[in-house]
Amino acid sequence: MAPEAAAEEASRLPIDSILVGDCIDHMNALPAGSVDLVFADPPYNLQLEQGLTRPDQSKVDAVDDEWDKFDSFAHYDKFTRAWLKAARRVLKPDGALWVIGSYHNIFRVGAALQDLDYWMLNDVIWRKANPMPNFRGTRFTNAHETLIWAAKSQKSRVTFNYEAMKLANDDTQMRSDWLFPICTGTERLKNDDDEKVHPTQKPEALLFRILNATTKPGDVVLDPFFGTGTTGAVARKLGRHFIGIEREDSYINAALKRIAAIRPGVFEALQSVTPKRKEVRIPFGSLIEQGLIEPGAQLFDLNKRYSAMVRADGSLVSGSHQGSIHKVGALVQGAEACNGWTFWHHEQSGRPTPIDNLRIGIRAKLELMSA
Amino acid sequence: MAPEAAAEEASRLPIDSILVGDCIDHMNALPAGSVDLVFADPPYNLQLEQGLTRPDQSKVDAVDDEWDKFDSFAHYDKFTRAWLKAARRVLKPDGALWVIGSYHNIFRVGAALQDLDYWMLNDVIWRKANPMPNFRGTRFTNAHETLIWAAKSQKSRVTFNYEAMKLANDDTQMRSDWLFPICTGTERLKNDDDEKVHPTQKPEALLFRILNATTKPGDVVLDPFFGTGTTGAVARKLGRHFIGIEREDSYINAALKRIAAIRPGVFEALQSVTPKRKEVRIPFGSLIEQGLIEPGAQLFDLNKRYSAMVRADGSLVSGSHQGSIHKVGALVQGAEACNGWTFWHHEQSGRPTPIDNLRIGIRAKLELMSA
DNA sequence: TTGGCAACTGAATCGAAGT
DNA sequence: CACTTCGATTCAGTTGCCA
Repeated sequence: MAPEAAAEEASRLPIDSILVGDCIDHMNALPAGSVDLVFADPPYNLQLEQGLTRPDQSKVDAVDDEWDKFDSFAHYDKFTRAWLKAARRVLKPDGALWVIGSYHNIFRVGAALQDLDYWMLNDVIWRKANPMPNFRGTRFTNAHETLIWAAKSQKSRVTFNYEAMKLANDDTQMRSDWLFPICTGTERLKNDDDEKVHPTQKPEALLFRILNATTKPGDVVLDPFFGTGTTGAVARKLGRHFIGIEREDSYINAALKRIAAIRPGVFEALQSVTPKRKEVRIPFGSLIEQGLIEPGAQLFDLNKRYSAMVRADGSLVSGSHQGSIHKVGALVQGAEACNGWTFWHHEQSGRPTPIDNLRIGIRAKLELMSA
Repeated sequence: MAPEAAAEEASRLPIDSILVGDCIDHMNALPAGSVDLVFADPPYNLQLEQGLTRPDQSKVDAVDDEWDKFDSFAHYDKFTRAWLKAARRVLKPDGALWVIGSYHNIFRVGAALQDLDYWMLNDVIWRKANPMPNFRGTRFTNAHETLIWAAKSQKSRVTFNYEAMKLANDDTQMRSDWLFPICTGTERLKNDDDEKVHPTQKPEALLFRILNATTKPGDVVLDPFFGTGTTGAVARKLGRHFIGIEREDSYINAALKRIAAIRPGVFEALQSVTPKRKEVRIPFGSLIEQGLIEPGAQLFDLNKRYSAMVRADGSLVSGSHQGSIHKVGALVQGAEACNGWTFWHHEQSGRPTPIDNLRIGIRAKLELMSA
C-alpha cells in the first residue's frame, strides 16, 4: 500500500483510543480489512461453585464478576463465535489474531477458530513463575495459560519477526513455551482502596513479546476486551497503534490514565533485526560482473562429488544440465530443490569456500557505503 | 468392592492383552463401568499438505500414515466424539481419562470432552526438552504437546496420588507443566531396517508420571490407540493392568515383544506414599485416655491470643464456647472452620507444641506394634 | 539504610464420609 | 438427595513494619 493510502486508511480508524461498549457492535462498525493484529483476552467462563479457603482459613479472592458468567457452554460458544467472526472481518488479509485462555474455555475458543477458517500457527504456553497453589492438594498446580496464534486464513502471510525472537532467546529459536511471572507489584493497578482494579490483569512482558514477534512498528492492534489496557500500554511503548474496546468504566478510566503516562517508543529503538529475506538481493551474475568469479571458473560441492562451470551470463553448466546455481545444484543431486549459494564452493586460499561468502562480503560493503 | 468381586470382574476383562481391530467396536463390547483409567493418544489430524525438507534438503520423516487422514474437521469431530463416548461408558464411575494432542486436534478433543460431560481436572503441558526445530523460521518452535486429564463426571472421585507427586517434585506441588525429552535412543523401537516402528512413540517417562499420579497398583488402564504399547509397558512395570486396542499388525507385534521382555514391578516398590487422609483416625479424647493430656490442661494457639481448657470427655471450653477442638478453634477465631490439631498447642519442654505432635507419636507406636 | 519477619496474594471449575 | 461433621491443605513473591 502506498504511504498516502495507509495514512488515509488510518485516519478512518479510531486509532489509539478506547471505544466504550460492546465489542461485537464496535467491531462491526469498523471498516473491514483494516487491522493488522487482534489480541483478545475474553472471559474464561470459570464455573466456580463455592468459595475456596486457604489452609490458614483465609478466603481466596476469586473471579466472580458478572462478565464472566454464562449459562451454558452453548451460550459461551455463541458469544465466542460472534466476536471471533467480527474480529475476522476487521482483520487485513494478512492479519492475525492472538487469544489467551485456560482449560475452562480455550478448547472451545480453539475449535471455534478452526471452524471459522482461521489458520492456526502456534499454540503458546505461558508458564507462570509464581502461580497460585492448589490448596486442597487434589490436582496439579494450575501453572500455565494457553495462547493461540492464528492467521486470518491459510493464505495469510503474517508478520513473524523470526530473527528478533531468535536474538531474544540467546540465538536459538523461540519456543512455544514462555516463562513469565504473573502481574504483581507496582505493575498491578490498584484503586484508592488498594484493591486490584481488574481481577485478571496480564503482565506487560507477555504483550511485549507478542507485539515484538508478530507486528511491525506502525501496525494497528485491536483489543476487543481491553480491560485496564495492557495491550494499549505496550503498543504505545513499542510504536504500534491500538484500538481498545471495553464496557466497564472503572477499567477504562484506569487504562486512560495508565496509557497517558507512557512515553511512546523512539523510532530507531523499535526497528527489529533485519530479516534475511529483506536483505538486498545480490544476483549470482553480479559476482561475475564485479570480477569476484571469472567466467569459466569451476565450482564444486563440499565433498567434490559434483562440479560445474560458470558462464558469463551467470548460469552454470554441468554435463547436460544448465541453469541457475540453484537449479543445477538440484539437478546434479537429483534433489527437488537446492540452495546454490551454500551448495557450490570455489577454491579460495586453497580451501573450498561457499560462494555465499562472496555475497556476504558484497553486502558488508554495500552497508558501509550507505552508512 | 470386595476382593472376590474385583477378581471376578477382572476375569471378565481381557486383562494385559491387546485387542486387534477398531477401538470403538472393542470398547462397546467391554462391560460398562469396568476400567479405572483411559489413556488415549488419538490421531492428531496433522494437516501436512506437502513434504517438509530441512535446510540441507533432506526430507523430514513426517507423519503421513493413512490413519491420520480425515477429510474435514466434521469427520474428525465425529470420530472423536464416538471414541470418547465409548470410552466414557467403559469407565468406572470414579474413573478418569487422559488424552494427548497438539494444536491440530486438541481443541476439538477438549471441546468434545466437555460436551460429553467429562469433567476437566487439569490440562497438562509436556514441554519437550529436544523438540524438532522449525526449519522454515516462520513460527515458534513447536516445543510442547498438550494433555487433558478429565474425570468421567463432575461427581467422580478420581485417584490422585498427591503426596507421591509432591515427593517426586522436591516437596513442592507438581505443576501442570512437565519437562521430558522426546522418545529417542534405545527406547525408540526400530524395525530390522532400522526404521522407527511408530511415527509418534511416546516416552515411557510420560506414562510413568501419569500412571503414578492417577492410578493405584492393580488398576486397569485402557489404551484405545495402543500403538507400540508404551502404556502397556509402563503399566506392567508399575503393577497396573492394561487393555490395549490396536489395528496395525506391525505395531501389535512390536508391542507384544516389548511387553513380554518386561519384568513386572515388585509389589512393595509400587506402594505410593501414604496419603494422610488414609491414616488411622485418632480421636482427641484418646490422648486424654492415654494420659498424654490431663483434664484441666490449658491449650493455646501459637501466638497465645486464644486459650481453652481441656475437659475429661475430650471437649474444650473457652469463655462461652465449648465443643470439639475444631469447633472451639473456629469459634474463638470467628472463622468458619479450623483444624484443631494444628491450631491448638500445649507447653512441652517449655515450648508451645501443636497437639498434633502427640497424635503423630501415637500413630508411630501403633505402626511399630502392627509391624 | 538495611535486614528480618509477618502478613498478604494470585483466572481455581479444589473433600470425604456419614446421617 | 441435602445436610452435618470431621479435618486436610500452599508456593513464589511482594509489601510493610520494626529493630
